[in-house]
Amino acid sequence: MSRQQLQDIYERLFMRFGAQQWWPGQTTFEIIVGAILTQNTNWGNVEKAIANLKKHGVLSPEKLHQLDADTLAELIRPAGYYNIKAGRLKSFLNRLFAKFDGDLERMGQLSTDRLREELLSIKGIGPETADSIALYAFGKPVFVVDAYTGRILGRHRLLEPGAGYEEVRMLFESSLPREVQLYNEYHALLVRLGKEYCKTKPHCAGCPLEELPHDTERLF
DNA sequence: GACCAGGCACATC
DNA sequence: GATGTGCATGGT
Repeated sequence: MSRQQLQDIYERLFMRFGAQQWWPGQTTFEIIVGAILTQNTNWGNVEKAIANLKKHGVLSPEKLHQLDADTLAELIRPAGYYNIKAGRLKSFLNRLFAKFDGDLERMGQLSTDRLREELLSIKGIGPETADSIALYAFGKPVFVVDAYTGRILGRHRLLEPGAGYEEVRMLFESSLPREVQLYNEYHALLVRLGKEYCKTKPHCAGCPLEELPHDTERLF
């Protein structure tokens, strides 16, 4: 059913919003840090935390690995859940140094599947964070699913309520060409749409998907 | 002051 | 396997 609809949605989003220039972050490491810090958190707060790390000159794997967890927590405080997230950054760095000699390039040489497995086995890195890192930091062709994706597709009845993460990811990956740039743009566009039109209260007026079949009550 | 934000781990049934 | 809870800041 959905191949054509998923492509149609992409066309509409791109026509309306254009290229999103994701991920908002310059280096591989900055993208990884951002992916962890943005868990259930507004991006604006993450930017403040990253600015703190830059200001203190510790936004590198080596420096963050050396920094003690309490100091790190204090620096990332604006991102919320700061104790939890300091631990998650640390667990990523511990793995990076234990298994890849602290070298992100080496980690990035893993195959797509191996990299996902590696990331998912780190405590504090779940499906969305792993896939964001795989796609945006390492350029692997993995479709990133998030809360907006579920809401938007649920509303357009492309998903059953209760569909799981892997199910949604497979829907996209089996319906679209396996292209990093397309996955990059599509996820970013869904986030853009979600922020502007698809929060918990339906407000569909002006939404580029407005005239597609959808349900203003059902969110997902 | 309530509600929300680009999740995840863990406890309990 | 489904459901509930803690984690926390800053913007609307």
